[in-house]
Amino acid sequence: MKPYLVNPKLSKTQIKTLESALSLFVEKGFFKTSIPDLVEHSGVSTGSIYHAFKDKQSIAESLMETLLEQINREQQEILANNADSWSRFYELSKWMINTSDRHPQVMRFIFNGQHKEFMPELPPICSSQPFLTLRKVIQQGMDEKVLIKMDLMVAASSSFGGVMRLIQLGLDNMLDDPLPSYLDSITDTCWRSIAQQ
Amino acid sequence: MKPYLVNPKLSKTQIKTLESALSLFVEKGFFKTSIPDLVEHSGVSTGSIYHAFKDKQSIAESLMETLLEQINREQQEILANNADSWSRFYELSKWMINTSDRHPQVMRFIFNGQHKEFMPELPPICSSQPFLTLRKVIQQGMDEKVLIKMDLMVAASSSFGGVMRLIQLGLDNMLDDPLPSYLDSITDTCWRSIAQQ
DNA sequence: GTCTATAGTACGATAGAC
DNA sequence: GTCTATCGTACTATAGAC
Repeated sequence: MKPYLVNPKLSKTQIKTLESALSLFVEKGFFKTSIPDLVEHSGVSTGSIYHAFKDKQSIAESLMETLLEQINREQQEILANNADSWSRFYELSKWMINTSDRHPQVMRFIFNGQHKEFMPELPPICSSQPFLTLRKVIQQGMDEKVLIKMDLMVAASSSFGGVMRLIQLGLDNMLDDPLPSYLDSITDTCWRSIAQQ
Repeated sequence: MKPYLVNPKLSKTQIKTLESALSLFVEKGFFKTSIPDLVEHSGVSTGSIYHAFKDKQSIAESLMETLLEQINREQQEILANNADSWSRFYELSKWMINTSDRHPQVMRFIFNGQHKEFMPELPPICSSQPFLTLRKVIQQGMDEKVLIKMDLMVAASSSFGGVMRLIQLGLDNMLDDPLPSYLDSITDTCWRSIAQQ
């Protein structure tokens, strides 16, 4: 698995720690990953980890923040290259599906419902910028009369929610074929639920 | 919140422990809930808890097993009273939505993606009987030509997946109105994605 | 900024009386 | 079957040399 984290604001130590944290938090979970585990996996010593981060929880918070920023950048690039709401829906779904295929830990960490458990004061993931962006694309479709006018949360659940559900099944190894092979059928199907015919 | 757990096979001590476990595991998470926390919340002593359960993990496993059995019973009753796939889809969705409204801890525990973290050897929730039942209803609709023939996982993600996504948004307090008020619009919308027109 | 060594704590689980 | 008291462990976080 190629590294996914890139952020010039972060030191070498921080990046190494965050990369190990991503692997271990997804593999074993936050609470079952000890600082000694992180030390062994990253090659960074306890002292350096605590020099770079206030405590264990703030490692998770930094990781989340870094991932959300990076995801947001990639989403904005997709929006810049696609104007209508269907293309945006399709390309954003494609990005999520391909990222789940190539960097499953990233999507597993983001989709893991239990962030509140170890980052109590962080707002829920569904109110973060990347999820707002998904809903804005649906709102755009409704404004342009391409989509049936309905409650935004209902429309977003039925469209992107369906795509995300399939991704979660893929991450749980419940699918026979690789996730990207489902791209066209899942986007067609989910879009049909909200499209003006 | 009324008690939800009923199981004649379980002792009074076991029920009290499991009820406290449900509250605390959902509120604070499995790992942040200590045995002393359970003792205080349930009024059952450490010794009695360890007499009734092998260890902390097996409390969570018993809880999951009990909930899944109970959910399965309620689903089977719905199937017995509804024969066609649309009614079954609608009534099963209604049950999930109403249960999320009346017993949010139950659905939060079931939908919490991170069971693997504290119950490593349990199969993923999406392969449990209640989730199989949902997929069987979709398969039935495709067999009866009421639904468009497509990959079962795609169809299930787009239909029940959309409903479950809205439920999760409700559990995260992202909805303006009470979850049950969305029942008709979310079931209509999600069903449209897979229905023969 | 990096390291090793360790302090301090809180927990899971058990022992053993009733 | 229930309880209190406690053992042993493993962890987070810090101290302090380089």
